[in-house]
Amino acid sequence: MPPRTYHHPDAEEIAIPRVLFALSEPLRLNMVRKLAAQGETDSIDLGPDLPRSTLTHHTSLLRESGVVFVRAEGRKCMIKLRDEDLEARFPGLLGTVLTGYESADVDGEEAGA
Amino acid sequence: MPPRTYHHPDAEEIAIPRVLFALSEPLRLNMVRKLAAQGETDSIDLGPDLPRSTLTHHTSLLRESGVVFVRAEGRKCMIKLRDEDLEARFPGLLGTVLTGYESADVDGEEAGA
DNA sequence: ATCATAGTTCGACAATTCTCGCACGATCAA
DNA sequence: TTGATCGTGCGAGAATTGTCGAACTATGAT
Repeated sequence: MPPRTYHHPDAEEIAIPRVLFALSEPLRLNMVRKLAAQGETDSIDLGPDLPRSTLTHHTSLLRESGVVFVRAEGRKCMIKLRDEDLEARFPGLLGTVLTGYESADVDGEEAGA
Repeated sequence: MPPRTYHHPDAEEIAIPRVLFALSEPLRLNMVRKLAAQGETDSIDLGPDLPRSTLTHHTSLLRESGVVFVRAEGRKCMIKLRDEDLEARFPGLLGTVLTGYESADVDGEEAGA
């Protein structure tokens, strides 16, 4: 049985509306924030308190929108940001969003990430 | 009878998730694109083919998320981007999104804006 | 082989969001 | 005043999205 594989859009296929939508969800934005701070991360660390199926849902959405790259590692699931692809396609976007997010009213949340 | 008035969030109240959500809709992103190119614009120019109630819906959403400023002028409705507020709060965001949008597969659409 | 763990898929339900017709009030022109 | 135009609010229905339990597969350890 082949290990789990995941489909990822090519860099050129990444579309701004989908990326913005993916980042517009607080839960997912928090996941992206962690990924930016920690680099490649075990999926479960992105939402330890979430039901697994919910976590898969959001991870898949981030993957299909081109925001993250997902890779199976044993039983686990490693996630990393597609920094370079996003930077090539939408220069500055990710940094701007994360910077703006930091300066806002975040950090008080534990319920999602 | 007082002329129509509109509520706008203060600059500090503008939240990134809401802004990203507002911009994640192709219709609205197109409206914002026009506003960036033309400056203050008659609302009807933002969606000449849309039913009025649909146009009001999207305009209100952009306004409530802090992306645009709306002002009544006679019977009409003038819309402009809140460039400065957005720049102050999320430096570079708007420019990055619009630049990335331009470089993508847009322009072929007439059905929304 | 057995068991526990991790992730996926499916299905159902709740919550949002989108679209748009319609009635209404406001504005301007004649 | 009459009539045309514009925006708004309401309401309903469609479509999308979010949440999560349950069953299933794969992996790793005992």
